[in-house]
Amino acid sequence: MHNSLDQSLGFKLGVAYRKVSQLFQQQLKDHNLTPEQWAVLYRTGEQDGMIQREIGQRAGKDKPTTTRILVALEEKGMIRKVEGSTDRRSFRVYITEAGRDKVRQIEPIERATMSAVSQGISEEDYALFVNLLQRIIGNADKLIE
Amino acid sequence: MHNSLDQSLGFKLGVAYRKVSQLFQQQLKDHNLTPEQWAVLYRTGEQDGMIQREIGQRAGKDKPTTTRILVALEEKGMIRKVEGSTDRRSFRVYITEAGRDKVRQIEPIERATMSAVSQGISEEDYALFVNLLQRIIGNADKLIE
DNA sequence: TCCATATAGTTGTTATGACAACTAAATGAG
DNA sequence: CTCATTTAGTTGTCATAACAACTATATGGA
Repeated sequence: MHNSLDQSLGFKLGVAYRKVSQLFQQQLKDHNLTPEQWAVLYRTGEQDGMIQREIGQRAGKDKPTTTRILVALEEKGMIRKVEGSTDRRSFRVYITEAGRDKVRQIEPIERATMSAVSQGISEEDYALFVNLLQRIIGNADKLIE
Repeated sequence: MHNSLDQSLGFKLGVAYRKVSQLFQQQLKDHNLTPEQWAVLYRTGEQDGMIQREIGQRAGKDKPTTTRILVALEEKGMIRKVEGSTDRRSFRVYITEAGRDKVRQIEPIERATMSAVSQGISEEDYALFVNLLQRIIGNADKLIE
């Protein structure tokens, strides 16, 4: 049974995203963190003192979403904001020790989850898959707005 | 700059999904329909008289989401529900003529959008990509819950 | 210097999605 | 038949995301 929606990249991309995200969320159940909070926390820990805009860009989030996820992470004690000295519009964001601990705990869970959902896919195909995702992101980015 | 999140299937899958969905949503701006409503409307039109559960399964939506999207589509006059005769718990769902018109209008927009985001990707790689998405969906499905 | 414009971030609204709890109806084991 | 269980659907809550409108601050050109 072939029809355009069953073959559609857009449709399958959405289903795959939701399934993988849901599985990862279930693995994170006892960690009081969502997959999207994880992505932002991880990015915050990559480099000290980034401003929200930089973190949002790296994590693939827009401004409002970045604001709200950082608020959630701050309430959980995972990150802290420091007023910008040169630019008073922005904050420098730092991961806390609790945040670093959380990253250390979750990294192996994330790897295990992604490994599980890509069972039976060769290294080569996996690499191509990620590469194609990147190309699709690039194409879409040029067309948005 | 290589690190686990930049290479992560889960992370890139999410970014790609959001970009493609956002672009498609912008293309649908004048059609008073969201990408997810489109998916459900399309499925409803595939076969007359399905019950909500069947539509939800085909569209990759859970029960609450299916309920709410069908309510939205009904308010827009795109579908209608008919009380089940044999099973009084469920409804038979039918696409309306307005719904069919909408499907006809949007099909080419969807195809054009997916074609645009897959620019520069060979037929072969595209087919492999969709195949890998399907395998990931299958793997995740077995692990969820 | 002064003002138009751009940038950083926040807030509100709507849609989707995960989860849990719920109602009503159907089903199946004894 | 009767009752426990299952199934179809709804509702409520929270998190994420897109969009628009907003505040505050910075910047660049006349």
